[in-house]
Amino acid sequence: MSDVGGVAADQLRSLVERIERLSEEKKALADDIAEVYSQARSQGFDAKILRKVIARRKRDAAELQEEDAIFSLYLEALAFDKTPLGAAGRVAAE
Amino acid sequence: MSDVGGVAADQLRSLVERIERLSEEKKALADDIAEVYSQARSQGFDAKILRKVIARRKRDAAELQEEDAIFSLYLEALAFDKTPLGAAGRVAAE
Amino acid sequence: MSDVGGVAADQLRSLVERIERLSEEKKALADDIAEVYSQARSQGFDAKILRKVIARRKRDAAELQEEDAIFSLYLEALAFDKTPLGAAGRVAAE
Amino acid sequence: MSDVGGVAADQLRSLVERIERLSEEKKALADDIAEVYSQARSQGFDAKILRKVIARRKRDAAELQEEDAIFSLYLEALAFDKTPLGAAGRVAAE
DNA sequence: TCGCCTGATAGTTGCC
DNA sequence: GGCAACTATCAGGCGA
Repeated sequence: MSDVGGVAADQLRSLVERIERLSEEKKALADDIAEVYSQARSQGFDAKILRKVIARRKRDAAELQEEDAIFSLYLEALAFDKTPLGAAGRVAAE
Repeated sequence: MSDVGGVAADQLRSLVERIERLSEEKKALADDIAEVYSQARSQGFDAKILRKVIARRKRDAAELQEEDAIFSLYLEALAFDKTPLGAAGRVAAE
Repeated sequence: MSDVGGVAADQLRSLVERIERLSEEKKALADDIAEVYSQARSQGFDAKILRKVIARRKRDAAELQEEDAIFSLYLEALAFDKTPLGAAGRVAAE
Repeated sequence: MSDVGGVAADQLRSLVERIERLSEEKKALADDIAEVYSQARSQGFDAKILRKVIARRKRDAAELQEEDAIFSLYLEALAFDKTPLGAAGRVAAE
């Protein structure tokens, strides 16, 4: 019997080792990324801005359309800009 | 009519303002806490350890007995060292 | 002598209690905020979007101008769309 | 000339793409890890405890002795248990 | 109802 | 030593 204190030790060990292995690889990639940022900096780029660009591209890639529709609606309701008619038009389209 | 694009603007504005007000107070408290940590540091205390002490007290207040039991069990199953009983003792004592 | 094991116990206790007290108040405020979101939901608002609106207002309030200048520059360099001037305008407006 | 608005577009694009590529791989690994936790759960393991075990193994690998020493000291100073003399004895041993 | 997923928070680390 | 970014953990909402 492989149980130790009621725990299937072999299964547990396997799970732990897989997680630790994957975590190491993940850590290695994080280091690689840091290295690229380091290179960027040495080429004169601003790493902080670079991060923003990448974050922006990621957000842009994602689909925010439906959310944005409601979002805009709320913003407009708050008189976030001075053109509420734009909002009315979009609402009418619903 | 207070609706703007189908949204009850007044209600919305009220909600947003209440949340923002509460958030500011919350932020002020967070700053106060940071200030206390700062004082602690100037009195020679190690803020990192202090955080651990407080987190521990919080956890102790809650129930973590059962968790620890399973925890010890898992650690033993992994035969983390060659004196499993000693390990269990140390874990329980932590 | 108030030292216990070389630690000024009274000072430490005072610090810990102040932090715990402030943390409780902070927690109470967090609960208040959650309550407002709950009310919002019962009034038909989408809490998720509401959070986004508030986050957006917060970001807007902060100063992103200088960063945005470089940001736009980078975006244009990436030819993020085929109307770089339009892109720059949109970014600046964000 | 490859500059766009004073930015070396080719270099920038290369950097961005490398980072995005590495980030995707990193994300994939994070998903793999989540999958292992999922399997663990389906085998009856408590994922939360499992995380603690792994974190513990990681910390054990590192050095945390000194921290623990101060930590215990602080806890004792707070009279966390009802045997302060035991604490004094341990301190005297230092 | 349970597990997933996102957003919030706390802790850690590295830079300045 | 403070600050800011990143990571990890946690909780609450959401959907199957």
